[in-house]
Amino acid sequence: MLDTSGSSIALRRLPAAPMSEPARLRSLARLRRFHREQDIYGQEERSDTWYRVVSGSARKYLIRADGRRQLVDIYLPGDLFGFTVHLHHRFAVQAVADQTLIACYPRQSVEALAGEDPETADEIRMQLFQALERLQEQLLITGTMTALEKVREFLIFFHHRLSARDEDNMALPISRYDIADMLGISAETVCRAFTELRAQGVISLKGPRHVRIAR
Amino acid sequence: MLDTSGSSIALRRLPAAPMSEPARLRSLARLRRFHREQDIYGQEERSDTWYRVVSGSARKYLIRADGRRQLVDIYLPGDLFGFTVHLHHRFAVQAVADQTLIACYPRQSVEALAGEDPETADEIRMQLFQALERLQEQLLITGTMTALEKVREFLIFFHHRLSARDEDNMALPISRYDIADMLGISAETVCRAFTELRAQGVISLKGPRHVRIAR
DNA sequence: CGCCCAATTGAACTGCATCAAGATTCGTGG
DNA sequence: CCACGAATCTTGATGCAGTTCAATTGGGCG
Repeated sequence: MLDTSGSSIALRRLPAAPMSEPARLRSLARLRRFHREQDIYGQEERSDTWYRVVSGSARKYLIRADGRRQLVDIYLPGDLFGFTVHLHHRFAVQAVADQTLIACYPRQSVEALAGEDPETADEIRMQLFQALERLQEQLLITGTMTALEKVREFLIFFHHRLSARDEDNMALPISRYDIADMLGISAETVCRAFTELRAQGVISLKGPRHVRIAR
Repeated sequence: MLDTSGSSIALRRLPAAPMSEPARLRSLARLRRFHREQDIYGQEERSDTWYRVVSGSARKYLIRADGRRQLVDIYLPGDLFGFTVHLHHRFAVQAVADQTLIACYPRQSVEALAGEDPETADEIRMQLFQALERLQEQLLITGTMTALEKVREFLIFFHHRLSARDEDNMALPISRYDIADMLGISAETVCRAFTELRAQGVISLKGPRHVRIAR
């Protein structure tokens, strides 16, 4: 059972649609607006809230003792986040840009609702499954051997997430540094990979944040 | 909010105990025995079953077009697995050694049960949270810059998973190759890292699969 | 006891991190 | 609207860490 898409990852369509939020779940939400780099929750903060990106994007990260930053996930509109088995968080999540809109749900209430409303329970389970698959995909990308491959696969994957059925254009909400901290390579290497991919005709750039992926 | 444990990851105790399986959930299980390297489910196989490791361990992996194998998770006793949002799996899971015991649950029945039995719903949500945290931890480890760090943190993490309260000894169920395919580095580099860590006094070895971690 | 796979070590080459210096882009205010 | 400044992005040069190929050792199991 081999993967058949060259050395690249075979991505698969996500199920049907982004699935509209159950009304009873939505009624628990409190909307909050965040500015660029503002923490939605911090490392070690108490975990009594769940969140959903309404618009904008957010990065899940951790700062190590040596000062290095590592990203483990990026949340896009529709994504539910803030789960833990522990009382406190291990990572922080912060808004990437200004005007980021986040829906906040009291954890207790949502879990209670999930217990009696199958629609809500389904939605949460689905979101958990998607988070699992996203992390596995990320692990696959990061586990690749060369930097060029990491960047190429990251771009394909991220493009896939951003545009469910779209053109090959992508407006990257994140920086080269974000990508670097996500893939465990240096920002310079990310740059060189972009340059090389452009030279190979795999991508083309109209400005650093506007990537077109060649079919 | 800095991480305070040197350059290493601060691990946190998992909640209480491995949590005993709800009786109603257990009644849905069918036990199956697998031998070394036998697939529990394959890449692209239909996903209509959930599984739990009863004894032994299992690797979740994918073979790429170039023949390289990548691991994204290792399941230990108590771990529930086999979730997907899709109809078909993307990875395969296989038993690591002979005599691996796996409990198999019809997905439909479990999801139905979760809808009416809060205990089961809790157990599943908890397992999903744990899987998420495991993958994030793995991403953190793999995202590290040097091979020595990757191996050291992997060993600490894996030891933590294997012995909830145990001594510093660990019987590694997996090979150097497994670790390599998990971390995205070559098996030779894993070996050299073991040698170096032993030289540094971070670990000691009584046979290749018996690691003692120095406090 | 011997075979085979796992683990280890060595040597040469290469890709990436790092340090350093420019070049763009974008936001901000004049 | 344009000019400025500060990030962000890009490119260059150098040294080292990790891959690869190759050979040897060691352990576990029949």
